[in-house]
Amino acid sequence: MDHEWNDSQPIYRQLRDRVVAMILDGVLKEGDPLPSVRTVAADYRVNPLTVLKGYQQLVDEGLVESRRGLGMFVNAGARSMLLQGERQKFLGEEWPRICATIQRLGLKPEELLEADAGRQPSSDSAKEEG
Amino acid sequence: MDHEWNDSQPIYRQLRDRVVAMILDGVLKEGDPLPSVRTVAADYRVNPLTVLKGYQQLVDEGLVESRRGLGMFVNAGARSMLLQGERQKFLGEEWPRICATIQRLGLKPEELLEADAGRQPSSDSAKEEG
DNA sequence: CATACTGTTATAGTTAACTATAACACTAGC
DNA sequence: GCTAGTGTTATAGTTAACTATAACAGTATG
Repeated sequence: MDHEWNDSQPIYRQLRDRVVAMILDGVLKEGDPLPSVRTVAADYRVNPLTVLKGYQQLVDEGLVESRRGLGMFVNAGARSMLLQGERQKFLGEEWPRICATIQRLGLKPEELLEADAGRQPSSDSAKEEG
Repeated sequence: MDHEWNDSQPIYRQLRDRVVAMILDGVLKEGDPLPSVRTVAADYRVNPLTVLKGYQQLVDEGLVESRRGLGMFVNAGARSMLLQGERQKFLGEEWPRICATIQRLGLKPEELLEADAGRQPSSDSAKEEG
């Protein structure tokens, strides 16, 4: 696994975001178990409590259910909840700031497209949401 | 002044970013004095040490010069330094993550443009905001 | 000198994030 | 019951961010 932490955000939130990304990408489907707290802690060389804190956030958001002795599982409807909530958050809070930055830096569409090129080879429609 | 802090980033870094934005926007020109540490601390209801920390970051970056007893001043060449450095940082670190998020959320160009509309009357008609 | 601005340092306390270590609680399989 | 997986809680310590309060240091004005 690739684990580099962004110092502009606490680890437990980055962990939360990674799981969210996995759910949105379909890597984790509804009903699937999340990688266990201890496993993640070991793989990422992070304290189990830090992982738990990230996971608890997901529980609080109603995206994940915890079953003692079994594991943490993606709830039904988690993906559509995320598509709705994260979209709103992104468009309402992040995107405006991003646009302001782009304009401030005088970045042109070509530069942005070029920087993005190579990140994703194809533009297939793997996920069609309703 | 409008001062609301983003909890996803320490205040001193947000202060640093605001000054950077002011320099890029031309609100602060080279040679201009920054609003004084104490003034900002009072206006934003923040500890003077927090403001100083943000300002010191700018000094460390060579964007600003501190003159004891006089104030902090925007260095010559600060703006072009910023245009170069911030562009690189944005395109290299932030933009890829942003593109990944946009794709994950399945956001379409129209939605992004619409969300951005009204933020800045770039070159079009005048806005009728009171 | 005194006054009134500037930046800067010192001291000390709170909170959040992260860590190490250990134990407790539950489930499944043998 | 034992073992080996799960999640969870307890205890305690470090560091970074922020705070309050005060003092020190320099510049300009009168």
